[in-house]
Amino acid sequence: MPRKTDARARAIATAQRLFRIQGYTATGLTQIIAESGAPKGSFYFHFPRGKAQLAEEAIDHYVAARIAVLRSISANTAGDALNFVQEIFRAFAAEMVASDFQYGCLMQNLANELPALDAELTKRVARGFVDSTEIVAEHFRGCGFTPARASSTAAALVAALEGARTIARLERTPAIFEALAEVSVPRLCEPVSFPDAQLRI
Amino acid sequence: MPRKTDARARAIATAQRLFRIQGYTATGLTQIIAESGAPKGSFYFHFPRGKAQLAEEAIDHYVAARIAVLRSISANTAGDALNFVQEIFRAFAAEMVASDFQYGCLMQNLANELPALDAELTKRVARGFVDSTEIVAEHFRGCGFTPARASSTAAALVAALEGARTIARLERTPAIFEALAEVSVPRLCEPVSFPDAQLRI
DNA sequence: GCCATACTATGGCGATCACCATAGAAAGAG
DNA sequence: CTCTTTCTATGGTGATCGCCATAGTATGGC
Repeated sequence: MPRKTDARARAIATAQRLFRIQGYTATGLTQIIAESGAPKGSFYFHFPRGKAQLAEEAIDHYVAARIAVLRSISANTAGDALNFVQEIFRAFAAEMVASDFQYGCLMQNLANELPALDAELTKRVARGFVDSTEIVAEHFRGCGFTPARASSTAAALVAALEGARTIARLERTPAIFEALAEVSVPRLCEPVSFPDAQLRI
Repeated sequence: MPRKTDARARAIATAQRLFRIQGYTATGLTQIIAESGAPKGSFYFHFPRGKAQLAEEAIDHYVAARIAVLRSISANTAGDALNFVQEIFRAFAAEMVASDFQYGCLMQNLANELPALDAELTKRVARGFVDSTEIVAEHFRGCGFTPARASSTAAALVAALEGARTIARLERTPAIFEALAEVSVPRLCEPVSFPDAQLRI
């Protein structure tokens, strides 16, 4: 028998949004149910394992969307590491501006809250990072990087992106993304021509 | 009349520790009071404004300690941007290993939880980032960087550090710090000699 | 001794937490 | 029609949340 309502999907979407804005612990099921417009009584029908199951599915959705974005940027900048990195910075910055810096990264929020709370969910978040980092590494390999160098560059980029989201959210400006691009991009991909080389030690 | 007990200081220290491990919302006053060994009834004597005041003082302590560490590393690597950055990575990684990756960064945890909860505390965390970034920028200026370049490099470094802590905590290994150093350090400070230049596009 | 201050103890406030038991409505399948 | 499955509604569980009122003890200055 097919589904009759979209209450389930709306609950997941609302959970994802609230977890990004407020965090996991600060978001009550009551609020999720109320804001999703879903009927109150049927929550444990759709999610028998409760809040943890809801978080699981929110993570899966978020990771899938993130990977899709990275794949899309990778496809549009094939073989071009510089452009790839720049486009990623631009996309992440644009998303934060669009939400007026209200949204954090779901994976980062959960990564900070879950280790002391739920080992299973924590592992799921960790897998999400590994998977999305792999997309980035794959692109770098396609640019001629050695596998080892592609992996470490990808890991560094992902870490910098997460940190940048924290800072940008606090300062309510995408300046940190520009600073990151400024600092990392020319050095990442161009072996010569340092305009300010005379300033170095 | 002078203080007679250290209940106040112990409450702040315990709050800082628990906020780093579990986050702000997930940490109840009950737990802080219990684990600090402080008497339960006198909490609102020491902190009339409640949990928010406790968080304020935890932030201040944390920021002060962080700035002290950065200043110390800066003094030990004066004029040397490469060594400065390497030592920072090393110090942050070592701290995480020492705590068996249980502790997150207090400022990052609060930065993700507080914007939707307490604007005043959020501003305080933001100020903490600005202040500690300024220490890093100052060091880079002392290495001959232009002020603009010193600032953006410092901002990028701080962002990368925060992101690295998230990743390292999830993966329970300091590998991400090594990846970051590998990727950023040689390019940050050396205008010539790229051992793998032939791999670039 | 006296009293103000520093601090502790107890208990409970209303609200919210995640969770669930029970019952029933709605609708396609046979 | 009946039966099964999908979904909703209501109401409440015990626990914990941050907060606070009240009362009491301890210890310094004078």
